Amino acid sequence: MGNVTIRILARQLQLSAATVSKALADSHEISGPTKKRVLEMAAALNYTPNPYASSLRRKKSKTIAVILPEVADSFFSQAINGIEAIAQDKGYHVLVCLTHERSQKEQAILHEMLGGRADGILISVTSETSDPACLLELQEKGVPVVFFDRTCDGIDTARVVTDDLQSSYKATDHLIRQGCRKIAFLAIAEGLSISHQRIEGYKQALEDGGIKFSRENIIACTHDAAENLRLLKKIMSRKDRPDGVIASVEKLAVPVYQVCRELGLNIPGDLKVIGFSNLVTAAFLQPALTTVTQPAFEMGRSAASLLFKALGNKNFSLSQQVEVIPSELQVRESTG
Amino acid sequence: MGNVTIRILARQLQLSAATVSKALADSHEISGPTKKRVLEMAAALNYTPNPYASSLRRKKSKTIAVILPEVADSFFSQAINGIEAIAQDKGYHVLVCLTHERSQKEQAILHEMLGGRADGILISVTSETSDPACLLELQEKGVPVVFFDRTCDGIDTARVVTDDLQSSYKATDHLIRQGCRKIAFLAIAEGLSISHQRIEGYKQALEDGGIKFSRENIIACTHDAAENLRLLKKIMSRKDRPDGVIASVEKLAVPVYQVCRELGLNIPGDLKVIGFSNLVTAAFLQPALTTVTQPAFEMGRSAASLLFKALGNKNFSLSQQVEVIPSELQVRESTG
DNA sequence: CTGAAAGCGCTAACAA
DNA sequence: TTGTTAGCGCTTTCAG
Repeated sequence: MGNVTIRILARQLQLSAATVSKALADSHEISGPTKKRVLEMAAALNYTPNPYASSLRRKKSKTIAVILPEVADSFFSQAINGIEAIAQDKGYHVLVCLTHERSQKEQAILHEMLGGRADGILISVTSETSDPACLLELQEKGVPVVFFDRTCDGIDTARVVTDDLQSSYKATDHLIRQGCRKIAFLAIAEGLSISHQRIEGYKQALEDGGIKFSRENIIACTHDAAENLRLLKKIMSRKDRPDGVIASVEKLAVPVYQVCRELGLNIPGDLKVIGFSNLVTAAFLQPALTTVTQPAFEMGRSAASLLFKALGNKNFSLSQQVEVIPSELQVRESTG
Repeated sequence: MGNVTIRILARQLQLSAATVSKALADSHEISGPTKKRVLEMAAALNYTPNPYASSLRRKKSKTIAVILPEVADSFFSQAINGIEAIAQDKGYHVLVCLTHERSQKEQAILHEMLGGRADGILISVTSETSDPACLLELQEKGVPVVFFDRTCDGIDTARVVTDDLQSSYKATDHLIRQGCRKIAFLAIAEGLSISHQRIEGYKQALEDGGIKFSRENIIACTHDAAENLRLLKKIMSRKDRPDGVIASVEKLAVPVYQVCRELGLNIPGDLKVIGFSNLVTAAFLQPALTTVTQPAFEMGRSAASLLFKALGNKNFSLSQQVEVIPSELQVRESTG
């Protein structure tokens, strides 16, 4: 690790460590000339502060943790980009922690955070329903927590989400208007708030469209891609297969195309498809995919901004803060 | 930040801080019963160690930094997944730092790393040619550096790359066999090693195919997407426009489709397209995109593994280590 | 405006 | 097997 310390600088300059420290922090207590000398020497010796010494002393890490299920699809990638942009701007670092959709892993990570590794937390929870105990603890310790996209009940803090219910309603409604009568809804873990909201929107649209809701049209997918393919294949092979499908998270959209291709089903002829998705390629798919496009980058930015407001101002309360960033229904050929 | 310290534990247990520390580390110096007592008390008080105190003392951070241009496309996303998987396994944390393709930002980040924020570095350099001075410094300070995908000359350390030259050769050769005579090569900054290699493969294939290389067929793209679109549009509007195109990085592939659609050009009729890409959607594009598929996840894993070998064993030398993970040419309709 | 001293929480010698 | 002591590098009173 680093070796040019503040003490070494001080010795070279015939100053005290305290003075050097203050000069480097551009404190008003230090005279212009001294600051200049210090800065020059620091540059000359290629001094770089030890961030951990500073963190230990000040009890803040200048780091935020982003806790995510995974970073394989466009949604989270774009979100990370948004988050990092803001963090960099604020002089913060971003620790990316992946839970791989395991709440146990999530617990472990959060518990670790109790040690003070990060000053604030951005989290999109696991699809295995998550008990907010650890998050509450963090909150009590003064570590602000902001949810984005996938939230978790039982804790009062800021959330940045899309209009899940409405966009799901719009998607379902669109399919109904296009003539679908039997619409499958591909969901991940139902315990999840976004699932809940999206399913609710789906139900309401069905009701308003005069179609009876049937439990078996909610397809519970997992995070095992191969498993999902099998499941989809089974459903699409049935005689009374759906005539419309909503993939409620990004990674469930492409498998639908895959299965249709394998089974020789035509989209949109045999099956109309809508995906919640940020795929830049959506418009170029065969056929072009109708999507509910989530503003991933914006959500990341927005969540990070809220977090930094809390970090910058102890009086700023994240309580009850809910930012709803609207998704957009982009109609394309797959529902034509 | 955390508050239950080792001292508090010690006091509760009527032990010394040192003993508690050792017990928590499962040291052989400590008796079974004592360990048990300590562990129980730690659990009871919900103790979490302060990582920064530990880092400061031990001079290691248990953190690696992943320095990337951005994390918007599938390649880097998948790579991060691979890296994180390994890191988590080793009990390390992953700091993700984005350079936004700016070498200046990259310099700043690397310079900061000199302070010891991370024990090791995984980097995919900026497309603005990068001077390895900072990396050399880090290396001298004992911070191992591993390149993945985009490397940088002038420093002897491990690299994990794909067979850029060969895969580019194969791609070009494929286009020639499909009848292309005027093949555009969409490149990002030529200074970049991967560009260089890929261009070289392109050149060799042209030569072997009896086609004269022409400088103007190398299209220097930027990281400004809008700019790239304009550029492509201009080129594809010309009377003597190319009959084949190779998008040498992922994000240049979709724009080609976009421009062709706008200009009413048919792929593959008017233009055959190959992209270096990991898009899961490649096979479902209209038309399905012929790709050079890079093993992004594998590359991430592999680079991380090398880094941890170096981290785990001071005698393990990264010098000259080059791991070439082959890409695969997947022929689809866009070159039919 | 500058410096001395204390200490953040943890760990590693070294003693006992 | 356990405890004492010192100190990682930095920042922050408080005194000069």
